[in-house]
Amino acid sequence: MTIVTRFAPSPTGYLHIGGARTALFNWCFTRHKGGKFLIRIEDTDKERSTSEAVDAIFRDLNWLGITADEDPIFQSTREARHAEVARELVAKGKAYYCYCTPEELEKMREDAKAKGQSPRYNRYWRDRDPATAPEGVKPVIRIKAPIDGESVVEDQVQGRVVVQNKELDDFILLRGDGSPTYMHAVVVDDHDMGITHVVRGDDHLNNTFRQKIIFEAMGWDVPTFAHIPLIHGPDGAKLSKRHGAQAAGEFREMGYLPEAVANYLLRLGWSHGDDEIFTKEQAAQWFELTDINKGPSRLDYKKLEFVNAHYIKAADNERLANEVEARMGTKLASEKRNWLIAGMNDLKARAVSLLQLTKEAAFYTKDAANMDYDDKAQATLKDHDAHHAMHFLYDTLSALPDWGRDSIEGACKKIADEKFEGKLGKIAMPLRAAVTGSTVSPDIFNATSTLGQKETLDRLKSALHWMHDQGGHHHH
RNA sequence: GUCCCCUUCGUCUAGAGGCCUAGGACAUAUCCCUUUCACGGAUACGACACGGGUUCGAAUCCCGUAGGGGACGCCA
Repeated sequence: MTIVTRFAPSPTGYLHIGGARTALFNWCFTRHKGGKFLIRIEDTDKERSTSEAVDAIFRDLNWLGITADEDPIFQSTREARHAEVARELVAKGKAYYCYCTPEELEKMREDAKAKGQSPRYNRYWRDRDPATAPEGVKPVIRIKAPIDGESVVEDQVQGRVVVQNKELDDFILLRGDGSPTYMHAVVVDDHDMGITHVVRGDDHLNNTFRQKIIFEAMGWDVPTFAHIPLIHGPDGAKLSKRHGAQAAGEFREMGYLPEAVANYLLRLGWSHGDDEIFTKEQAAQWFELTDINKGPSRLDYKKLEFVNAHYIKAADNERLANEVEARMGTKLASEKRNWLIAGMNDLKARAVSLLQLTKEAAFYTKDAANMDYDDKAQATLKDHDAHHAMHFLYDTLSALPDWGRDSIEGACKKIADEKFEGKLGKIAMPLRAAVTGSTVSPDIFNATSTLGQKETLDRLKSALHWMHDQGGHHHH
């Protein structure tokens, strides 16, 4: 049997990070089995579905490298088919028209709750003659759910789950306006699309028993189910606004690489021995539904950062430069862009996110004539020794014939040995402050070598001027 | 309220009755490396929710308890 899976988001908002993982699991499972992976947009809620959300969902799925094997199906285009099946069910005596109004149903639920019972429909119209129906009420179609006995689902993740049929009510298939409910549309579409395996969040586990009733009433094959646990926030509660990011797109904006997000997400609730770092293609080779855990897992940004740092180190310098440039929001002059790319090896070894990378790369894009120094850099430049160091540095470096990294370091060490008792920091720190405007940077000899002799000297000169301006205020 | 599901270090997890003195990863701490901050390397800290069974033997099987989550819509 060729397996067919689907990812079925509803376009009422962004792609949730949990949805992204569900998609990833479906994708990996399908790749592993050599089947077909489909996407279905569940846009039957016309009030809340938007085309912007549809675009955002596809953008984020593409970002993660998840693409379907066929064109996406839009559920809203299939309403006629959903209605047809619902009426067929009525004709077969498996479903019936119900003339209760939403108000009556609301009251029914409240009464049941007041009596301490489950808020369910009381099957008023199940065996009543439609001829007695009130005028002017557009009926809904309800399924005839089994009244006693029990139902069983052999879930690939959760195991054997049994529910007493008395817990299930005659839920609605087709609304008064003729549109299908989620419960009905899902079944009809899953059947028509030939879905063999439904892999989805375990918030749907209860629904499975209802959907199974429809499959069986139509005499259709029931797919295999795998209900994966939800992702929770760091505090263990359901992921919500107060936890920060929930949308896959937000993770992109926070500077996480797609391969890092995919790797991290795949590792949440699924494992293959002790493997931690892997591509989704690699995961697909290993992926089995039975290796998915049953319990929910929490989002841990520290681990995500660790994984992200790994992929940043592995990423192509040109690509990272593009990311940095995009985040800076300005088109860089080619000279600066070249510095950025040349300095990227040192920069990327230190960054856990693209945001941090961008921040730390900023000094490459500054202008010598217009430097700014952060508080610590200012303190470093104001130090008494720094003034001497900078003059020695300027003189030595302007006369340095070889502008290679080691040559620059050698020159600095020589000054340190001769003037500062071998304390390289006395030279390196003012140099760093002057060249980068910060006391924190990658290897400063590599950085100055990358910037070139002229730019380095220009920045030193600029710092010297700044120091003179400051000195005037301080000493007198 | 009713039903369903879940429970191994702080977090993600390995674990299929003896391989478990419970392994790995992140985080944390310390040390090494070092011109800064990182990176990298090393070491340390740290868990089978609780209580009963079954068994020669239980993290693993069974039953309770507690805690957590989910579902009960003419939402999806």
